Amino acid sequence: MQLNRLVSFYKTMGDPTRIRIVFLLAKGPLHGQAIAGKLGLTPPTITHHLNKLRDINLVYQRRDKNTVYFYLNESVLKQQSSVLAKLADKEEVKKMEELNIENQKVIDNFFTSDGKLKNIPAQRKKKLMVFEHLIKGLKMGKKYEEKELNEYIKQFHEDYATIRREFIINHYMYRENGIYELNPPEMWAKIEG
Amino acid sequence: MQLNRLVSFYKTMGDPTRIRIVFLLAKGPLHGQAIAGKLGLTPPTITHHLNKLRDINLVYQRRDKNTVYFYLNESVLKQQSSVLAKLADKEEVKKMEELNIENQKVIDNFFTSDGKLKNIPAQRKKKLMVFEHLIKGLKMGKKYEEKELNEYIKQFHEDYATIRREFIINHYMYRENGIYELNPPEMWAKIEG
DNA sequence: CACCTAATTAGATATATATCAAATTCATTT
DNA sequence: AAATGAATTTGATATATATCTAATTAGGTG
Repeated sequence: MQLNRLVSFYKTMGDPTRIRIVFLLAKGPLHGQAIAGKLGLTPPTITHHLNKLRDINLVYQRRDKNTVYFYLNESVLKQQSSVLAKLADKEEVKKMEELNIENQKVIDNFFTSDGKLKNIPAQRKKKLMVFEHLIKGLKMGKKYEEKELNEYIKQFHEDYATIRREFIINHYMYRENGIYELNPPEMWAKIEG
Repeated sequence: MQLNRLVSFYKTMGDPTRIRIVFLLAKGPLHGQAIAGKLGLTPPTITHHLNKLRDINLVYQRRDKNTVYFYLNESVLKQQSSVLAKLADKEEVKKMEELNIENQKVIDNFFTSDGKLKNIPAQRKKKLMVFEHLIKGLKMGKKYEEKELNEYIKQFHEDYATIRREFIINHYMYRENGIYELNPPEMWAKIEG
């Protein structure tokens, strides 16, 4: 997959404090002060690390009254576990690279050099590749007003309504009371290798 | 597991150049200049990164004439993959921690505060924990003369001969023409959780 | 032995980042 | 509206490290 995503994951995990946070959260959600207490660090330090962990989608948070609970996102762990397992197998590495090249070709074909989408592919597989490319600019866990989402899509293509609808149909996003949010990757319409 | 080992692994993987090297080697061994060429970097830089990758046992090398070929150590990838998978499962996390605590107790019981082994445990499970602790100072892929290995073991205990033999019996190491080398972890006598 | 090629080491530079104290924001409760 | 408690932001400091050039080491070959 995109190396950047991998590198960010490892770079983030490559810190003793963050690993300890991950192990703590692996046993269940905790609030900030609790983490700070257990690790003997100050709240700003914990915030700093939780920001990094959130950047790679490894934690998300929920507010209860006035304290914020942090949760581990298990699906990211599973994904990364599978990448490592594949790396140990030459056949799988080959498949990954082929998929990657194919994907790159499709992106090159359907996007102009300044990043606009020329048109929506008719072939399902290519269409999904294009959508996965489009949603890369959206943040997991963030809530989007319909208007805001439209604006985002318009960067790439006029027909934001169609694309927005496709995002829902293919389970990249879900809508609730007019608010849109990304689904976790394991719910997306799969591109079979 | 020891957090340090994990942190070192992630810290090392958390660099774009090293990830690229890992992907290259995942397709098969390469020599230094080849890697430098493919990545557009200078040989000293490659040496720098290969040192780090070797430190976490992720690559080992073999010399052929006067070029050195670097290989990926797949067993490390598999191990790390499994750690990530377990982290996504609360039950497994609990088991890991319990095993860890138990292990720490045994080590504390059988080693003096300055790191000497008091005696070889009679119970098989404890014995294996002690051996796994002992071999932590040995480098994967390095070839040890019998004399050198004896010296290493003597740091911990007088009776190097017995311990050296136990290393072989329990498949922590193998011997060939009087030269000793570590086996990959998946061959070791297992401590069942 | 002299030469060649590959790899490593040493030293320099530039960049990133973990942590804390102090100040600030934000939501809830009185 | 004021007060409380949790989380975040800001700014400062100290430490680590990726990369390069130049110099060195090590093995192999004529």
